Amino acid sequence: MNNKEKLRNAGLRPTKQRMIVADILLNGFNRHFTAENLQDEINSSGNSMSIATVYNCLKKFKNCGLIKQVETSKDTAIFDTNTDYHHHFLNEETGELIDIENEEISLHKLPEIPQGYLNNGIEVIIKLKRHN
Amino acid sequence: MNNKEKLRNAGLRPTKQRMIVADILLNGFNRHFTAENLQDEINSSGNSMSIATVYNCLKKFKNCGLIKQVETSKDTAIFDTNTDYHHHFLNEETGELIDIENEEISLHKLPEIPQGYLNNGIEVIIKLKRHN
DNA sequence: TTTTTACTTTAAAACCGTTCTAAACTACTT
DNA sequence: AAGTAGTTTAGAACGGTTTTAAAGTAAAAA
Repeated sequence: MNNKEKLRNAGLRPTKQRMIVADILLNGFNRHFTAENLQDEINSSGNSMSIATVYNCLKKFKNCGLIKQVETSKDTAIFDTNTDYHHHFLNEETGELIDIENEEISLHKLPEIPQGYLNNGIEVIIKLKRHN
Repeated sequence: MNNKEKLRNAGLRPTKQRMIVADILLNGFNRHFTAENLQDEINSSGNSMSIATVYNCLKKFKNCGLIKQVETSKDTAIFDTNTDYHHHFLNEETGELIDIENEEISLHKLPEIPQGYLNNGIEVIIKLKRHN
């Protein structure tokens, strides 16, 4: 399936700008990137795109599942008086957090830590959706 | 141990402002809050504090472990072309992310989901620190 | 086709959380 | 009491993201 079809299937008009983005992102190689990264790459490919369009496009792609956004990170810093090692439930609608004590969760199998690095803490976030 | 001692032990001068914040935060009840939340609470307790001081204070408290900051959320949105269910290593120094495939991790024991909610996805972030 | 309609792109401004600046102030040391 | 190092502050600046409103484009209707 080519990118034009992918966009159509996703319910998006295959505009010039969306095709440029799709050609960069939907080529089968996975990657992490910011809006600015992507704009730079668009620029250095000889095209150009307003930063607003880059954001619009990423939002659309995200909403129809063509890409994801990593870490449900809100733009506001959230602090916690609980300094014990623990985890969180996150109500994605409201941003509300609920503590999960360390004993309530257990990680059974862990991936190998990349060469030259140490495990410096694990954060588990269980995202919640209201039932019905 | 009173709050003045807690601050001294942490290597912080017990200034008027830090005592106000300590009185609100270090009372034995755990909570999540933003800088703005805290400033509002300070205001409604009859005190007042510049937002810069609130931030300075939270940074100091955090650095000496009196509080934590939740989710190592960078202020920049990071997108991911990998739309499969997966997790991440996070190099906290550089912000770099590395995928962890779903099979490489397994959660053995899970906490009970709060009444009225559904589990809407789990995100595991393993923070990395450079070795040596 | 041509016209119409709905959607999309854009530059620029606005926004909002956070950090910086530099001057005034305060806690601690001598 | 005097000195100095650390702290607070208002306001400006910053950086990522969203909004605005006008111009442009894709698809549907005529």
